[in-house]
Amino acid sequence: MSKSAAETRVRLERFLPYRLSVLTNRVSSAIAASYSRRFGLSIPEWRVMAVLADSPGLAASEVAGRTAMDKVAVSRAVATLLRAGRLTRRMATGDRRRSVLALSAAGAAVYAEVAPIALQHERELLRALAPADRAALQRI
Amino acid sequence: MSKSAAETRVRLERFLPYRLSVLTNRVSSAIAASYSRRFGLSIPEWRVMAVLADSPGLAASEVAGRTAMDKVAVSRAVATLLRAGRLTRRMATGDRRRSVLALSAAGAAVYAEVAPIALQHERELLRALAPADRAALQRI
DNA sequence: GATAACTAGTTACAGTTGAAACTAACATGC
DNA sequence: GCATGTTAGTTTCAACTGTAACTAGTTATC
Repeated sequence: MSKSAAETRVRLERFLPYRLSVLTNRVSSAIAASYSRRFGLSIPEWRVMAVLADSPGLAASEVAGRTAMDKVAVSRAVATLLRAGRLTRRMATGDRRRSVLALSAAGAAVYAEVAPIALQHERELLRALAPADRAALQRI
Repeated sequence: MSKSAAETRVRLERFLPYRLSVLTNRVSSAIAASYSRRFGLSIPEWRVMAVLADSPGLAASEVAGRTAMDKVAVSRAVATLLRAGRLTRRMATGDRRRSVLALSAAGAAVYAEVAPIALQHERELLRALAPADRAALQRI
């Protein structure tokens, strides 16, 4: 079956999972560098801030559910943000395990600065992605 | 400017870099689990094997160039593959720094098994991705 | 109302990763 | 032919990440 042998060669440069991974890595590290440089913010921290800006009062487990992060990552991001004064936490009345998280005034101020930059990144990505993506997803 | 304030809220679930990252993580870890379970192969190792199947005789730095991996990652993947007997390495005549890498017979046999599975993953991804991606990349 | 089972969140540990330092080999200029 | 700089590849170290173990609080069962 020489035909099937020829078909089973993987050209890495055209291999979709590979391309997806390279693209995401480039995008993520570019964005991470920008957040980190200007605000000392990691991507997990940024994600936590974004959901709390949208939905203040969530518990850590709910933040995890909405960010595709595990609870350990959320716990660490929350700890860092609390240390930086960007979050407030109180314990839920009626369930003292549950935390009630929200942006502090300082956190809201940072968010107000970061959000437009994030959206700008997204617009740039949409512009840059269109041709690359068309190539990557030819058959879709 | 209430308009601009409204515009600068980031809905994380719709934020493209976020969605891209979640998608890639899911795809990569599913594939990594499959390679690792069946062949004890990490993704960096698989990438090195794929380029060497395609282009035997590359140096490590050339592998790095073609795989979007840094030279440290290539060095480690090559070391592991050599230990497993899946690669051969000799030093280039005329430049004894440069290595000349190729799959061994055993490595080629593993590659012949992995490649169809990889392509199968890609087909599944193309099927699964189409609707998700249409949503993610609405405006493209 | 005591015990068992479960949930929220944190901590500890081990594996992975990348930047920077390092070693060895080659190239250049004199 | 030897000092200077450059390149290939490896090793080291510190930061990051995920799994598993743990603590504290709650719910269910009897």
